[in-house]
Formats: sequence, structure tokens, C-alpha cells
Amino acid sequence: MKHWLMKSEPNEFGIDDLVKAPRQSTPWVGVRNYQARNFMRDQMRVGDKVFFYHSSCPEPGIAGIAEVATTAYPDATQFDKKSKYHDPSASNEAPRWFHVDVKLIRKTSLVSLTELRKHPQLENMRILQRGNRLSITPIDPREWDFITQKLLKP
DNA sequence: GCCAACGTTGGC
DNA sequence: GCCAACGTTGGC
Repeated sequence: MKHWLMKSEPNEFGIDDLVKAPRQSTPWVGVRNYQARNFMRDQMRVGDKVFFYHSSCPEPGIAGIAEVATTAYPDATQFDKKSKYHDPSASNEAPRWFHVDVKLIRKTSLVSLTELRKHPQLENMRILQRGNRLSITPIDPREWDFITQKLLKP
């Protein structure tokens, strides 16, 4: 089983939206970066654990724990001319973008970016690297354990 | 709002 | 295939 961190902007879709979602699950649509797509399509498995991360907001940080609920399938928004995620170069025969569904495990107390930066055990996390923009990143199991056991309140 | 970093595009 | 220009991300 792998571990992941997935970024979302809370004014687009935050942890509270996931709490309120039907079955507390959501299709992770809108990823338009090949590396992030490949993680979902090629490496994610049902049951993989996910840090739900709030980005581009007053308090960036980990806001909850979720899990991968489906294997990857084509992103319907790429075919939708009215969607901001529409991709004219994608077709039903040759879909370009794929995503998984993500299901809430629990909302947590926020572990802020500032807090994450304080711990040398976490210094290699992709999210902490200068200039990092990748919206989906793998998390090392030791980093996962450290964060869930030491930084997250029960 | 600023701006550094990065990914993508497209002319050559 | 190179690389400059451009658009986007995301912390501050």
C-alpha cells in the first residue's frame, strides 16, 4: 500500500466539502498535469492512504486523511465544453486525463505547512521543497507514520 | 498582489 | 530537438 498527498484549494473543494459529500467520497477531477495523472492512473490502488492538503489559502496544511476509493478512470470534465477543465485535444476514444475517487477517513486538526517545516524527519517531503507545484506526491511510509503519530491529534 | 519556479507551447 | 515566451501554481 502506498501513501500520497493530494492538494486541493479549500475555496474550490476543501475538507468540509468532502465531509458533506455523498458517501464522503469525491471524483478527483481536474488534474491537468501528466506526472500527477500518472500517479493516479499507474500507481494508486484502492485502499492507499491520502493526506488531504489545503493549498492556496490563508492556512496551508494537512486538513484530513482520506483513502483511494477506486482505480483510475477517464475524467469526464475533459469532454465537457462548458467545463473549465475541458480539453479539446481529448476524445472519448483517446481520453487524456484520468482520476481516482477519494473517500474521507477523517477530518483532522490542521497540520500547517509551518509545522511540517519544523521537523527534520520531514525535510525531504516534496511539498516542502522550494518551487514544488506538483499537486499529487507520494509520501514515504516513515513520513506518514511520523505525521499521523506525532503531529496529528487523535 | 508579488514573484519565483516550473510545465507547456510553438516557432525555428 | 532546442529554447524563449507564456501561463499557472502557490507561499508569502
